[in-house]
Amino acid sequence: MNNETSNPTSQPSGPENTSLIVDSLAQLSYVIQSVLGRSGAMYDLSPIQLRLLGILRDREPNMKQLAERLELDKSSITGLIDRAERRHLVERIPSPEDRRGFNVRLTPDGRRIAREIGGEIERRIGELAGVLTETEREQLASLALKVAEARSRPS
Amino acid sequence: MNNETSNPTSQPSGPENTSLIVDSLAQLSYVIQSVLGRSGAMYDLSPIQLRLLGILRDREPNMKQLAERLELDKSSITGLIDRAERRHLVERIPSPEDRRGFNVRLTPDGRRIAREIGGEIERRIGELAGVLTETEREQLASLALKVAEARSRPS
DNA sequence: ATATTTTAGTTTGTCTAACAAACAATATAG
DNA sequence: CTATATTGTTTGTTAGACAAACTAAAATAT
Repeated sequence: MNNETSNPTSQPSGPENTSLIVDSLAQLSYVIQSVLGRSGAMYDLSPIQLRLLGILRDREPNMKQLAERLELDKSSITGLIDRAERRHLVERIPSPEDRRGFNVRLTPDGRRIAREIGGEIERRIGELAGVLTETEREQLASLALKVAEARSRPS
Repeated sequence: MNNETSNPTSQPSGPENTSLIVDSLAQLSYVIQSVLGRSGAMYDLSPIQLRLLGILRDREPNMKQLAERLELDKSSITGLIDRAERRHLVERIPSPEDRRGFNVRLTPDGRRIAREIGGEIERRIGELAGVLTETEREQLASLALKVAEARSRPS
């Protein structure tokens, strides 16, 4: 959830330290989202548009695959890509192997903007991570990745 | 941004290992947001409504303070609270010291739901964090918190 | 004290984001 | 070859977000 100063029922310790990790991860994720949001806003990109560009940096998925990855309804993807296409960030490429479908790819413009925003995000997150030592940063990166890759089952 | 298999320009190492930490934090934050989103959806709460409940668990801010904390325009808060109030999750309490303002507080219903969702989130994040050892979990919690608290300057 | 300015919140209008249900076109299975 | 499933769009609805204009109250200045 959100709290700054959470852990309202702070027990001594015990094995149910679960809410510490929960709160800190939730907190962290809001902070990161805020950084991403502000970076995107510099280029007038909504969080979901920004995320789209991030995904397309090294993929050319079709609409269905985008829907799965973004956990959105396919009908939401239509609008998302429509708006991105209108802004010349992405394009629909007719799929060579399925005449119903399209692959979505970054335009050169889209790729440039993705690169620029990427730099901005690195700068800002780098700044945040500046409160850690190099060793801590490596630890955090490794642990974060481990958790991030632990999903799969949409539970 | 988003990638699973990012780091497209993976240099040997050098001091600009910055994109590793960036990518892993971004990844992690999307995973956490997804967990929060699915937990909220169980109670038909949007991400922002969920976050609102989280904030109100131990605060009674006025509209302005909510706008600041959520980084939203004050006019967005009006609608957010209207909808939450319609669902009997929160209530506007006329501020005793400023007749223009309100404090927003959870209703008993809202508090109950916040508690239930909190449990759900703990269960799910606990599951994710299950891939870590206890020591790693503690490390991650501590590092995450340290970074989360490093903000303040909206940059 | 009262006039001016600032602040808190709402309203209105506009756009994006999301979903669900119905649909069209194409693919796949029987 | 027909029936069924899949891919994506359309239509209609709601939530979420912003900006500008506005109201009421509070704070400040004169």
